[in-house]
Amino acid sequence: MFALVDVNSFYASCEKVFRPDINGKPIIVLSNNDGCVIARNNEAKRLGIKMGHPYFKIPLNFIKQHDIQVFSSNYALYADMSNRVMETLEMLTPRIEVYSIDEAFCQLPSSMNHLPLELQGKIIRNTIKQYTHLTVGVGIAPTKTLAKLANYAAKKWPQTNGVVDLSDIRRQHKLMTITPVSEVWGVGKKLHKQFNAMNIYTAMDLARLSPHQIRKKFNIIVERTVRELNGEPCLSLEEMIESRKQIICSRSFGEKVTQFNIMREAICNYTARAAEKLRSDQLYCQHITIFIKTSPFNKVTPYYSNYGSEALMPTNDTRKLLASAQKILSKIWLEGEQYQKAGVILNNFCSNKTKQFDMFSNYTMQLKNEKLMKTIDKINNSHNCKLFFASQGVKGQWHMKQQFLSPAYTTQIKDIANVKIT
DNA sequence: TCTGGGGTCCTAGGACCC
DNA sequence: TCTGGGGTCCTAGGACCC
Repeated sequence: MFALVDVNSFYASCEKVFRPDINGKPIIVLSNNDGCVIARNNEAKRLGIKMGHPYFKIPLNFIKQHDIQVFSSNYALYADMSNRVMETLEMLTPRIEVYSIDEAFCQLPSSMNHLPLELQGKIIRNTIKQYTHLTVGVGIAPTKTLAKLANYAAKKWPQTNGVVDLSDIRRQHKLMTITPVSEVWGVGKKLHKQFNAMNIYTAMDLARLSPHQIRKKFNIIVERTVRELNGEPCLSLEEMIESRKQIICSRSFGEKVTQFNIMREAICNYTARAAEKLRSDQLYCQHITIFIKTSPFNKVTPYYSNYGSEALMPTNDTRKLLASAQKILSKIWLEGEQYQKAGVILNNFCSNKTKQFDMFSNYTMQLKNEKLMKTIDKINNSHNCKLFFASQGVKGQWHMKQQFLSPAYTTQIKDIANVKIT
C-alpha cells in the first residue's frame, strides 16, 4: 500500500502558522514578482479566487472588503516547513519518497499492521499537525495513481476527515465513477480535451480502456496511468534522490528591461546562482542555454523570444559560465525590445569521476580554479558578506517585486517571532 | 502598469558509428 | 536498374507535475 501525504494549501498554511491573528481570514500567496495567485486557503477559495489568477486583476476594494491577507512567496520559510513535515514522516514510516515541496509517498509501517488503514492515516495526520501545525490529507491505495485519487477525495469531502482508504476495489470503482478524468494524476489540459472527444469523462471511463489500445493511440505514460487505475502498480517508491538533470535559474523583471547592460547583469546573476547550485550538487555541466523574452500578454508590440546555447568542456567554474552566458546573450539580444523575463539553463551533467579534462588547458591551473570556487562558496555560505563577480553589477535594477514578503520566521535569527506573556 | 519558477519524461529527427 | 541494417547519442519540443 502507498500512502500519499499532502499538506493542505501548503504556502498559505505556512504563512498562517506564525500569524494566529489571521486565523479564519482569506489568505493568498503570490508567485515571484507578485504576479499570480499560486496558493489560497479555503476561505480565499470560497471567495472564488482562482489558482493562477493575475494579482493585479483582483480589485483592491475586493481585497479590503474581505480582509484578504496577501503574501509574496517566501521560499526560505516554505522549504524549512517542508523539511519539518518530511522529517516527521521519516520518523513515522519506514520508507518515504519526497515527491514535491508539500507531498510524499510513504510505505505504512509494519508496526501498525494490526490497525485499520484509515486509523494509520489518522495517526500520521495528527502527528504532523502536532509537530508542525500543518494539516495534511492522506490517501491510501495499492498504486500511486490511486493513492493520488484517494488524497483528492480526502480533500474534496470534509466528512472523510482528511483520510481516505482506497484499498477496497469497490470503493475504488465508486470513487472513479464520480471523479472527472481531469483529476487523474497525469491527465493535463491537452489529454483532458482529447479524452472528452473520445467520450471519456470520468476516471472510471479511462480505467475501462484497454492498455494496449491506449499505448497505440497515446504513449507509455498514459498506458501506465490506465494500468495503475486498475490497481496494477507500474510506479514504485523512489527513495533514492536521483541527481538532477538540469538547473534552471530564471526570473521575470520587476520593470521591463530595455538596456543591454541591465540585462547582462541579470543574466550574470542567474548564471552565478546556477553555478552555485551546480557546485553544491558536485556536478559539472557541458551545456548552457540563455533565453530572453518579451511579455506574451502585450498586444501592442509583437512577442519576441529567443535563446542560444553552447556546448562546454565539463565545468562548474562561474567565470567560464559567465563568459559563455555573455557571449550567447550578445548573439540573441535584439535592441529596442521591452524584455519581461530571462534565464539560464544548465544541463548535460557529469560528475567529478566521469569528467573529461580539457586537453589544452593546464591541469594544475584547473585544480587551482576548483579551489578558488570552493573558497568563494565557503565564504558565501558562512558569512554575511557576499563575494560576487563584477559582471553581476551592484544596482540590481532588474530585481523582481516582492511587496508582501513575510519574515523568515524559522531560518533567520532576527526574524524569530516574539511572544508576549501577559 | 501589472500575468511564476523549476523540474521530469517521452518522442522524433538528425548525426554519427560499424 | 538496383544503394542495408541496426544501433547510439544528442537536441528540441511538447506534454505533464507541483
